[in-house]
Amino acid sequence: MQKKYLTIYHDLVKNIQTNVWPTASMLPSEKELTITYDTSRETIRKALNLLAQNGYIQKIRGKGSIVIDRKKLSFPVSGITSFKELANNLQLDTKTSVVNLEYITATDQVRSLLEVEEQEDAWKVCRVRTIDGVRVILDKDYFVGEIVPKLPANICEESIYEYIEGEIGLTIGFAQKEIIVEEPTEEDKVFLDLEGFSNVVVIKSLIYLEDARLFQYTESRHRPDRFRFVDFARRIK
Amino acid sequence: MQKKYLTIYHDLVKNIQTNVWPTASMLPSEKELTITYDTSRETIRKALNLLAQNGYIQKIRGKGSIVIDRKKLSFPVSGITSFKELANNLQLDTKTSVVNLEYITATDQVRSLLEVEEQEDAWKVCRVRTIDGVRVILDKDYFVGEIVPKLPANICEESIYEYIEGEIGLTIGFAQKEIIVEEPTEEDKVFLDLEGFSNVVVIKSLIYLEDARLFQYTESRHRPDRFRFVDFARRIK
DNA sequence: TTGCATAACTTGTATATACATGTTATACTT
DNA sequence: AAGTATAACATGTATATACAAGTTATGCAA
Repeated sequence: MQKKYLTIYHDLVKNIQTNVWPTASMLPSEKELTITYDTSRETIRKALNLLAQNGYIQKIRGKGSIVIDRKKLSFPVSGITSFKELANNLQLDTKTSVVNLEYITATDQVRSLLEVEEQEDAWKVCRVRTIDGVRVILDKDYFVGEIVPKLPANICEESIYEYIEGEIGLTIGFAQKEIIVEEPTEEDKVFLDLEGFSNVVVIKSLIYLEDARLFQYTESRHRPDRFRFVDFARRIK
Repeated sequence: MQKKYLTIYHDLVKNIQTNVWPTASMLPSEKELTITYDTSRETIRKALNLLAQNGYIQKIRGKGSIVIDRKKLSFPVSGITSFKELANNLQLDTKTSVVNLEYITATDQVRSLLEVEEQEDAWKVCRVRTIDGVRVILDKDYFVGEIVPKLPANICEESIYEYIEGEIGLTIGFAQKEIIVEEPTEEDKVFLDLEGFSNVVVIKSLIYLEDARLFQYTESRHRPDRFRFVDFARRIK
């Protein structure tokens, strides 16, 4: 059975995105929505809570749900989105070149990052992202060898995520990210068009599967003028 | 009546933080928790879903809830946290100096940021944050005058948030944030100890009340070496 | 011993009901 | 006309039940 509350959620998102309910307008009440979608109130509430979590609406007790303006700071880059999805959304002229792809026996440094045992193997992929002909992002990915046994070279030029979720059948669960600013390494200077920039923005991500197993560590190194991160945050209860 | 699911949520968080259930261990099953807390399963599930949202646990169907290691990238700075709360958590030697505090008739620029009508008034606060004797953060806050009628100078040296949520009785609902890197302005150069850094990290935040009214715009300008942002993200369904 | 079906767990989805609590418009009272 | 009580409606919390679906241990059969 298709999950009703997810179907409703996506339908509501579509309605907001196509301005059926414009910014600052009110959604139909929960009771009305139960009639529209022929379902129970709790199911509607699950869908609405997803909308609230993802910054589409604000629920106000006694009044209803009001549509939030997401374009104010433009689209959220937050969440777990791959470079390819992002580029497609923005319709940028982008290219990905694989600088390096190797199956390594994890060094101490990699072992501590991926938390694998001694003598464990891992994939190391190094890629350069080019936007409008300028090399602006250097991605260094490490995958746990036990979880990702094969990583064909041609896949790396495309979307590794599509391969991992589609071909291998793994499902990503969550990610922990850290954003800091560093001085460029020699590697950064070689592979990026830094043009005098004396800093790079580094996003370090630990990516976990649905069963909470760590399977990837990534360092995404950006030229500072092409970096941008948008976030939506709710007050912690 | 105290909200049961929130009480349970905070109790579970405390148990995780005090290592009653260490990283990678399993929480008691939902059924066991209903007995422990003498409540229904749905109430337990509400609390557990909050834990999952905030990166404390990963729920795995058929198995149970596993505790996530949050210290891997250390605590999340994400969410809506004030400088004061942050400094207290980290036990840093910090100081806040008010550079400027004025009640202004909104200029075009401020009006578009705060989305207020023509001739509306707003508070403009400019503060420098000093950590270990070094001026590393420049905060520029704008508050909608209609919502925050008074803003005593002594409050600005302390926590404006405590004042707004405590004294005025407003409740913050959510925030939209954007992180980018800019070249330092003349103002940055005057008020920050940039020591040759040629970039500043800028966090622009639009902060909304519980009823979705925009009431604050903030630019937090950081010296890049003292900037750090940690995020927890779940896969979008 | 090995393999497999099954039972006994786990969490996920959908529904229903009751009442609490906040908001707003209505109608009544002063 | 102004203020106030009230009714109608909104969302929030708590509980119960039923079944779906994934995981694991048990025990039987080959």
